[in-house]
Amino acid sequence: MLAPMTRTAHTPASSGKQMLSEKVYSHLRDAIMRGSYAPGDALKPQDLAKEQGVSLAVVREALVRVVGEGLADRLPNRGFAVPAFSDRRWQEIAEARLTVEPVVLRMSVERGDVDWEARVRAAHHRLARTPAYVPEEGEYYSGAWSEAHRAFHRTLLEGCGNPVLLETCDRMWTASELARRWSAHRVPDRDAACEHRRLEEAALARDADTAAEVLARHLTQTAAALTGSTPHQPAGKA
Amino acid sequence: MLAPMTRTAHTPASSGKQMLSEKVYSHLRDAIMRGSYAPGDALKPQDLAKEQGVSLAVVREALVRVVGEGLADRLPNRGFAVPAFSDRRWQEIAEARLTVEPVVLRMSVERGDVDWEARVRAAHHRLARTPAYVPEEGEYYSGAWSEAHRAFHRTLLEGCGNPVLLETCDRMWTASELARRWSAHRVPDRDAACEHRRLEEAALARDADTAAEVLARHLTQTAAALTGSTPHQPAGKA
DNA sequence: ATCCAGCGAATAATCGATTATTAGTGTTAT
DNA sequence: ATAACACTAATAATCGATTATTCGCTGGAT
Repeated sequence: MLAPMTRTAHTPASSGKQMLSEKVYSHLRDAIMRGSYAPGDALKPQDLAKEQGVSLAVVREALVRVVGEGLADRLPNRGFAVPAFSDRRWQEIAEARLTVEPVVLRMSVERGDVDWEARVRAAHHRLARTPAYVPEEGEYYSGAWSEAHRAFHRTLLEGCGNPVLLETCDRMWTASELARRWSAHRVPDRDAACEHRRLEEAALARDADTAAEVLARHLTQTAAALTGSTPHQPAGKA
Repeated sequence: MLAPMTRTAHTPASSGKQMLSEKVYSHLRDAIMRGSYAPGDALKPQDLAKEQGVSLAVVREALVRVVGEGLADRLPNRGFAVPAFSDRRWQEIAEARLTVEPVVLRMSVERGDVDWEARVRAAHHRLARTPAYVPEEGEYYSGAWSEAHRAFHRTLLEGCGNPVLLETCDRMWTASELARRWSAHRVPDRDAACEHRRLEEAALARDADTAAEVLARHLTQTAAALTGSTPHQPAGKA
């Protein structure tokens, strides 16, 4: 599957045909996930409308959708804003993932078919061959690596065959990524590549217990790395 | 000296303070959950706007939120509609709950404090004392019982102390209730009250394993009762 | 009789403008 | 000098109307 990030809406079929609110929505979502706004920043409908060349209603609809996904906060009569995740919030998200994902992975390993195996191999290959950092793309993970990383973890879980569970995991992943983006700019080096390789091996060997345990450790270490390394500003506010 | 009245003397917080979209949203949500619309029914913005006495934009915003919660489908350029859950969809939801809720319940039982224990007792008491059916409220569970039922299960899980997990469970519960409403009008009598009592007992006895297992059976039986019994369309009824 | 093109009503999507609420600023009374 | 009040500017929320798309229908050709 191709990444929806690099979307070139240029063909006549997609440019004039798609609903405006959809385009504005995905643009807004990408911008927030990309870190274009600082946490707490106000998302002003008027500015966005002018930027995108659309009316307020369209922007408003997109904003409501974004709020529904937890990628923005809505303050009644005070507009929309990028959420400012507290340290506590981040821990809750990490714990939720740690609670759910290993269980789903276990299901996935037990149920995945040959096509799933093939997709896992492909996703891991792509992840392993994608450089995590590129100098010109800022100090954070490269966009390509982030997408490959997401795709790998997503693919691992897809064997479970349950869209409801997958959507739940997607939602948590999104929240996790957003929180991570603003928790620390660089994760202290750990051998993530090795962990991913071990995940792939356990999954393809149909060793559900090992896979679940490796994933749990993977998530635990990610959480520890972020909560351990204090961000730039230890927030003292609620 | 406290006379901050300028010229718009509005009554204290009761009259027109809440956002319209919020009111329309909750009304719409309740109507769908209550079963006021049949699955597949179109949700026409114009009709709703006239009914509620508001403009299209407000209705539209509410509809987008409802779609975000999975309580309505959006068909591009074809408007909004009440989702028609397939049997498969219902099974997926049931399985997702079965996968996640027992794990969360285990956490809850292990972590819940005394306040949580008290709330569990209270919620169970209310559930046990609320009649499941009332003649004048149609053929389905009474509104009061549905709410008490939801509150009991919710309270059981609340001990986990993780809002992210709780929101995940809420979402699944909502989807489950909606699907159930249209899967069968009456669940063949089983001793749900007994199951609830056993859940309460295990939870308060801090027996996490038993509680999780009882919940798993509870969910399995609910699922079985619905998929086993005839769906809402008795096509070959002669 | 059946199938496809073209017309027309219904309605989804969008827009531009209006009203209501909030936050900031300056003023005045203590 | 400070604190409360009044005023103003910004913008959130809502509305009424306009444009674009889909669906159903009629009519003609095969």
